[in-house]
Amino acid sequence: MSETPTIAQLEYLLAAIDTGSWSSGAIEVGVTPSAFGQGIRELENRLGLVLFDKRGRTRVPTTAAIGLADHARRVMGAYEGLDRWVRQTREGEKGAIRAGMIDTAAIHHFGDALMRFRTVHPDLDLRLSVSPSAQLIDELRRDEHDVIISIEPVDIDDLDCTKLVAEPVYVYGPDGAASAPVQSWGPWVTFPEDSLTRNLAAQTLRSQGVTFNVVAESSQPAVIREMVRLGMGWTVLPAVDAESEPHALRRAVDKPIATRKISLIRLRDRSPSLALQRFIAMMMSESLGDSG
Amino acid sequence: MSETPTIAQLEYLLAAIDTGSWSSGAIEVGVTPSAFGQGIRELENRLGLVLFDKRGRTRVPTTAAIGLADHARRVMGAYEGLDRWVRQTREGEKGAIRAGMIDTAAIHHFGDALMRFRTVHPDLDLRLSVSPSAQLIDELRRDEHDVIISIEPVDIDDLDCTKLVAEPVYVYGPDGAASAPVQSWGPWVTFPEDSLTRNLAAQTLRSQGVTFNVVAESSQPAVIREMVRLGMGWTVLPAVDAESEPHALRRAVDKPIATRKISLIRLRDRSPSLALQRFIAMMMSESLGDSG
DNA sequence: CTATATGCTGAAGCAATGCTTCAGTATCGA
DNA sequence: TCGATACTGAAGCATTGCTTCAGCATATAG
Repeated sequence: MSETPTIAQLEYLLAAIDTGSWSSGAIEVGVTPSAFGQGIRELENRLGLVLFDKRGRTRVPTTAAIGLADHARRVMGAYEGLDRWVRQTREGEKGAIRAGMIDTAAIHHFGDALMRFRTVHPDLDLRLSVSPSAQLIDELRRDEHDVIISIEPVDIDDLDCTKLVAEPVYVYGPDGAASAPVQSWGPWVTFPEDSLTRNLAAQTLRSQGVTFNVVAESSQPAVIREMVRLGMGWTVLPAVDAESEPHALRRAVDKPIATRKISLIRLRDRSPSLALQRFIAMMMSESLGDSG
Repeated sequence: MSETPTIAQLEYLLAAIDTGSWSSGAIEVGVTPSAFGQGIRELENRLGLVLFDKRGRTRVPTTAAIGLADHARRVMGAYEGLDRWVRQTREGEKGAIRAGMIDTAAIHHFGDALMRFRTVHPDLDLRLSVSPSAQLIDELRRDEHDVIISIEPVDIDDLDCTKLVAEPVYVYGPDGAASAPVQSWGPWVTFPEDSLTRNLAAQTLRSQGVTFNVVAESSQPAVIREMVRLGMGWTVLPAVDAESEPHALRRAVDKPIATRKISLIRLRDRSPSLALQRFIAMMMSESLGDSG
């Protein structure tokens, strides 16, 4: 003998009160009168309340039943709210997506896709946070994002990476020093120390015998570009950051010195919600168009 | 395979999320880990949502689970509200009492008891409506009151009557006509046509050969008393209504010409809530003191 | 006033549910 | 590598809640 009422029992109660009799209530909820009566009786036992009185051959609700019905309706309301949410979530019309992106991705590569996603799925609660790759990856590992689009790190044991864009990076120098010899390149203006792009540049340049001495740092590509333009030093940047007007920089050499992989990264073994699946699909389709 | 989640399943979900793991959740709700896992799994099946992901040997909630938990908490809240209400109702500390009383009862006989009831049971929602007996009885039959205290009607097949007060009624005449002979009594100022007290008076007087011709009506005893005092006619009233100061009337004869029964009346075959039982008990104990 | 329909009751039987136990597997930490 | 921890899954069992069916009391029609 359980102590708490069942959802079904509350439905019986409401059906009985709303339709005015047990038999009609039984029809409403789709069970036999016998089962209905058993259910009501069981509800009375569990609650320790008399809910119906005999009145001739019909049963009329007591005031206790009327009062209880108020609460039962509230329970059913919350219950139906849950059900609605479930249905919407299952169909991907609702649900939160916690996405992280590096600035380049958010602005240059997936800006359009983000706008499109918002218009196509206005009900989806997309929360986007733009940060440098290293920070995003830390946050992803702390489960603060469902997905991030960032530079793909080296150590990806626990991550699920899908390459979206292969972005070439170029060397840029101050205006006058356009086509200086490789050995004269530097000093460097670049991203902070934990930056993946900086590390990629440093590694590549050092392997070519270039000294990678940093004289200025910023996490903002626009700031880096401006410092280079003003003559503070050289840098390694993707074309979208360095060559946008006004004040486009000129490449030291035409060919890229490296390629950084911008990837969609998720924690391994986490099942995406349908909302997230749609988000991912849209970002991936965008990247196809982007690179094509 | 039912489609809707169980209350227990929602409890499992919340326990899992709140405690951070299934095993600790299982301890919280008091079942074996196996049962707990089966419950969560069944919940996932019913909703068609993935609620937990493997993360090593532990299970972490998906964003869907977090969102669902919000709704589950709302359901559980409503559910606990219902539970609280049930407990209070069972213990008679809450619950509505729809009481009807005739004015005499509400003011003279049970005024003190009503005040006492309110102070003793401040949580009980006592709604009192004061009307003439005939109206109260109609309303009681339409189930608009849980209990009424009124003149006991003649036809009480479907009613459950308990006599509280036997109230003698006296004949009162205009000031000068104090001890006139019975045959000279009248004309009469009395209650409206459907009044039980009026009918009781009419019947008794006619049986004594007195013409019961009515020249003025009011449902308010104070109004009747005033009209009699001003010389409009004679009346039959209980002492409390006719002889209260100022402007007390004088009885035509010392002995009452009839006695009206003020009774506690309920619909037959209706079980009183505990709150109502307490109300009835207090009114009955008052009537003992009143008549003693 | 009988005959029939209606509304609820209660026993018997049955299928589904949800629990326990117990024997696993996978993971983590020492 | 070993034991502890966290979950899984099969087997078994008690409970629950349903259906069917027979029955009773009440209302209604003839």
